[in-house]
Amino acid sequence: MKHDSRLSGVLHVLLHMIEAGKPITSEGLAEMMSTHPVVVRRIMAGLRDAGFVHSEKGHGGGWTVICDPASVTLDDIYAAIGSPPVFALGHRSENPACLVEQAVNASLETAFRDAEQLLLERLRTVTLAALAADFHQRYLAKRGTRKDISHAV
Amino acid sequence: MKHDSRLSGVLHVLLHMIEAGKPITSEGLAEMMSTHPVVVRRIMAGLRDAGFVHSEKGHGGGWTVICDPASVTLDDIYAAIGSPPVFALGHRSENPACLVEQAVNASLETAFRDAEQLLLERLRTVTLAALAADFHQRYLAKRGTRKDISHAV
DNA sequence: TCATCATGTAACATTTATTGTTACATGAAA
DNA sequence: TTTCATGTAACAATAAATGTTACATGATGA
Repeated sequence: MKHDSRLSGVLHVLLHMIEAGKPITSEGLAEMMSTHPVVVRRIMAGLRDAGFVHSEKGHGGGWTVICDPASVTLDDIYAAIGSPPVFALGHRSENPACLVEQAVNASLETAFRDAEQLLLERLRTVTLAALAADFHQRYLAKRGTRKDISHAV
Repeated sequence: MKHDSRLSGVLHVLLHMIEAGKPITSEGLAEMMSTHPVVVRRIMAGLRDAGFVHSEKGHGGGWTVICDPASVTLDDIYAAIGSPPVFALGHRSENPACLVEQAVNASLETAFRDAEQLLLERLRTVTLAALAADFHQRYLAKRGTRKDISHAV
């Protein structure tokens, strides 16, 4: 399987949208993510359905953030894109009749379930606003070496 | 990407090998894993290099466990198969120049690193012997409904 | 009204990793 | 010396994310 970078990518453009304060087109977001506009629409559709962003057609249209960044966590975004599988490792078969495989699966499932719970807990502790604040800190630390907050590839 | 079931699969056959107490051929192990003998050899090669199993050619040959199940943990087996990627989720680019992406990556990396550490900790607490014991418990609980410990698909 | 911009979505192609298969060499046992 | 079994390279099949094309829909502006 390929690496799933949807969460990383969508968080990236969400912050840019927050900074921009005005609609950005799928094409603009796609450029930031180094991807295709249709891919952007595909992912953003989930955020729109969840009520986090709004899309407008026609001239001056595009995507805008319509949620409060301080009350939306990374876990919310993860859920909005459809809660894709966290792990690349998994079982061969569910509900095996083989008792040996049952023992193996039970043990692995416990470990993976705990790890996933911890991950989601961590995601729940980070809001979009916190990410934005982190960005601003990095920006200030770079003051003088950059002229604006535009996207650098 | 496809699901990686190597860890699950190899643990499964390792327990069968412990129970068997005599060499099992790649073909026999492949049947238990519902896969191809070459796939078995490919995975077992790592365990052989790590010194956990031994392979013998010719008549009566096959694979045998040559380690102490009580002193080998699931984490050891995970390492022996090459420590494949744990997560299906990841970044789009490492070392991005974009400060926004840096902020996003930093936050996600913390969460994923912690989750992975917890997972490996859990794997370190389970030995092959513990898995075998778990299997025996399940076997006793089923006493009367099964005649042997043979592999059931 | 109508040309243009932008999203919405289906359908299909590409990519990347695991998994499956074939082929052939090597070595051990009967 | 035949048969069994591993060792490994090379290639095919598969699955899931990602990339692309095509076309419909709706909004804006002249």
